[in-house]
Amino acid sequence: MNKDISERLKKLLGESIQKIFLSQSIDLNLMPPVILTTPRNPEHGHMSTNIALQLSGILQREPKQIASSITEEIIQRESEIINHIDIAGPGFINFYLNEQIFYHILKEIVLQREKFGCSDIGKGEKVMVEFVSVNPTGPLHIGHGKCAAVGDALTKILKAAGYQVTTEYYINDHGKQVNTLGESVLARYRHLLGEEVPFPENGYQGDYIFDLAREIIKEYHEQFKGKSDQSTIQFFKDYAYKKILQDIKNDLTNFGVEFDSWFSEQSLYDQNKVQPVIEQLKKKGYVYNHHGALWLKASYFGDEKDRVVIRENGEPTYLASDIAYHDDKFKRGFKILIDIWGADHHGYIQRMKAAIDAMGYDPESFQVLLVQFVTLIKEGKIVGMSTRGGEFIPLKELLQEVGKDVARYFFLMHSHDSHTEFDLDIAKSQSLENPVYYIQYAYARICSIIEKGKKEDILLDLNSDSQILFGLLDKEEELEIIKKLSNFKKVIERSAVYWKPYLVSSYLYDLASAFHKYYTNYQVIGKNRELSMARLYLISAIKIVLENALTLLGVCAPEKM
RNA sequence: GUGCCCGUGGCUUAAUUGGAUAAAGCGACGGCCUCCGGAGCCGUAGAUUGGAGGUUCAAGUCCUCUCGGGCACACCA
Repeated sequence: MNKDISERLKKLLGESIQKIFLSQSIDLNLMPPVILTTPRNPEHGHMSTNIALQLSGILQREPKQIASSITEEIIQRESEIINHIDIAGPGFINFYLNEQIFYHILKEIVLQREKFGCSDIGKGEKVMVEFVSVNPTGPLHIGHGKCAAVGDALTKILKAAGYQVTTEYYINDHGKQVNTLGESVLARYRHLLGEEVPFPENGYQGDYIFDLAREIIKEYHEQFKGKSDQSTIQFFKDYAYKKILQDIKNDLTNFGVEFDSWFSEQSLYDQNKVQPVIEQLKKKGYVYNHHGALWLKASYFGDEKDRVVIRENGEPTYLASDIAYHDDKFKRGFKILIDIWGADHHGYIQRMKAAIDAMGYDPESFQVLLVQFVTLIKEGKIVGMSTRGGEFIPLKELLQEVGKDVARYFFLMHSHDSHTEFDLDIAKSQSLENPVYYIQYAYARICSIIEKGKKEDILLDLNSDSQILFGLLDKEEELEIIKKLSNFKKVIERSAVYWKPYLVSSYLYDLASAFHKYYTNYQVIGKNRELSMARLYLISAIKIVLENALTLLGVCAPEKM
């Protein structure tokens, strides 16, 4: 519902309740916050509050009795926006608003266009969303695709809600994993040149390792034959991870995901940012020496056990880099850090929170969004996807099969917290089973109706609503649609506050559905010119909201399909 | 074994963060094209929300226990 109106109602309710409190001389601090909801059942009014139920314990009175006291008070103060008030069920107060309010909202949507739905609840707070951050040791698979879609949509939603958001990809270009990558490629290089050398333990098995080796042969020929020294490995490592990273970047671009910055783990060492942070923690007494290694007192901050930050051999662990990295994020001025991780990393959260706590930052300002796994269903069967075993579906392949829009929507249509079952056959079908088409079809239909209007010389000037007779939009379905449209801002806010991008997806589906129903029951362009104009105005507003919502998800709004 | 996440019609999921009669899609069955795009619309059947207690005006949602499933438990990243 429109924010001004719900604020106005909340204020009214607050004042009325205050008066009751004073008359019974009850401490005003006991007053709970007023919560207004937009009921899904139309019989429960346009807006509703449960405040009387909440107050019954405090005031020691029957909820219904309290509700009627509040209602009486409100009726005396406000008659402009409220049509009438009902007290229903155990003591809910249901408001029915004046229809003019809805027409006003409709105008607002059309006036604000692409800005409609935006709010300022984020108050410009600096947020960093770090996501994907896949090791540059292999290509992106569909699981990463889900993280990418969730992170990207969440970022857009947070921005719409008034946060100042920066996205970042953390590149693990330091440490054992990329070394193993270098060794794996080198081994394949030498195999291809006919040498018999052992393949590294836990080496990377995929075909792309051979591809990289072939590339190097093509470019450098037999230059590294017989070599296995540090600088050769270093060369293979750099060559391989840079190529793979480029490949990852390309995949993300094709998926519609762009990062504001790419942060190298190695740069933390090059700029000597790791040691000082560890030193600092040591001074605070949160890092101690044990058996030659340095340990973080993670258990003191709620983790299961203490964790090594500097190994016995003097090498920092991944955690050490990560501590320095997150310290750096805070030092760059970010107030909220959101990391999006695959669910398999959940055991790492407590340890990271402990580190942040130890550094003196509020552990609550660091939040991890866990994205559950994706299982791909092909011809009714589950296709496995473990990175370790080398059996995974590359994101690239999925994009070729179903396209960006379908892939993104499928990743975003359910809670990121629940497993995604990605049914390839449904995703590929351009049919009613596919929710993406259902939504896009609604948009295309609207465009087509507007085109028809133009042909029949019924042209709508969206910059001026003076010739629109809003009163003609009096059908129940029409008011229902306007109500839904007006909810959009709330949906974005909730989606931003609870970090649930899928709320936007289900909203979209619901709105598309309302339009399809309306379309079947009513003719937009008809004999009556005024009515046609008014309805065109309505569907133009739907078009705007559909487009705004699709944009948040990174899904296209096609005018023709 | 310990910790985290998840159990909702046959299947995939919702449920305004504790609210009113648990809502959609798929699948099944039955209807709707002289008409703006049928990639659509309408209807019927299908649920004791894994189970047992508890908290309160109110529990799918919170607490305890229990049973199933997933994941994690490195001086890997």
